[in-house]
Amino acid sequence: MPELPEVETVVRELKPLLEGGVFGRVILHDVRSLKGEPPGCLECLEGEVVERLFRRGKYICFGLGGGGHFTVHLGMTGKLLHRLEEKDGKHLRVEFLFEGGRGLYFVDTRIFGRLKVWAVGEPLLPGLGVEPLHWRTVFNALKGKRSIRAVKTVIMDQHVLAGVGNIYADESLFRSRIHPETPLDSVAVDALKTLSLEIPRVLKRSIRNKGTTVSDYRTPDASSGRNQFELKVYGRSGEGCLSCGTEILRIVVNGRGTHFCPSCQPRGKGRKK
DNA sequence: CCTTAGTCCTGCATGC
DNA sequence: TGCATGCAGGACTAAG
Repeated sequence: MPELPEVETVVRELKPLLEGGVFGRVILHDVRSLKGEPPGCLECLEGEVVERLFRRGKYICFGLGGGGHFTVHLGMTGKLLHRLEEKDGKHLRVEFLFEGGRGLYFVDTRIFGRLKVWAVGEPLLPGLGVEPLHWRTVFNALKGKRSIRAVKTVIMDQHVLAGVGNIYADESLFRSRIHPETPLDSVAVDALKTLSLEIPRVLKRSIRNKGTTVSDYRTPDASSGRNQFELKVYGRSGEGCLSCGTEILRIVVNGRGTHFCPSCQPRGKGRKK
């Protein structure tokens, strides 16, 4: 599922192809990708210059010449491709033709993705949390909070940290040796510091690897990422911990499948005394 | 402030 | 083989 590193990879690859380009015809094949936005809202993209392509959290953001914005959230299975293969046709939801003949295709099997056009002057993505790529920023976002919520729930909360999803939450908690259900305000400062260091490390490693492909995620040229080979706990329940051999467990936290090593991440470890 | 459950969706795995 | 069932989950919403 596309989280920060996957979205960053998509943006980096599309940037040289799209920046400076001009939207031509936009063909909406399935209104459900708009998630309730007006069915004609993509028409206003036609003729707009893509001044800047950037990422914010898990959102792909188009800064438009007219001053507005266009955002794409990939949801679970969304892909932005510049080459369309035959098998993608079935789940092609939106087609963007660019002046000069280039095409951009939004393919999304489960239709959890969402596209949105933002008016000039409208605050973009209000309430979204901080970018978690520097340890100080992460630490500052977490340290002041007096919350009894599970630490995993907090780091996945997009209003706190923008871009951390299920895979990287589990991976960074494992590397920090913190049990995912530890209440945030019970995590000792040292452990919180470790976590604040591990989150950016895990994300940056995955960016270098062009993201984690476990099922649907693909880069814009339809190739897979390589970060799945770096995963220590995600998707490994029932297998041995790569650090100590103990069986990796799967529990549900905040409604998400959560993978952890009960020996390396025992309840109470790194807790405040 | 917090939690849980439901919603959206389809592909895949399981069971008979 | 085929049909029914259940599960996965990011973001959002409603209810408690």
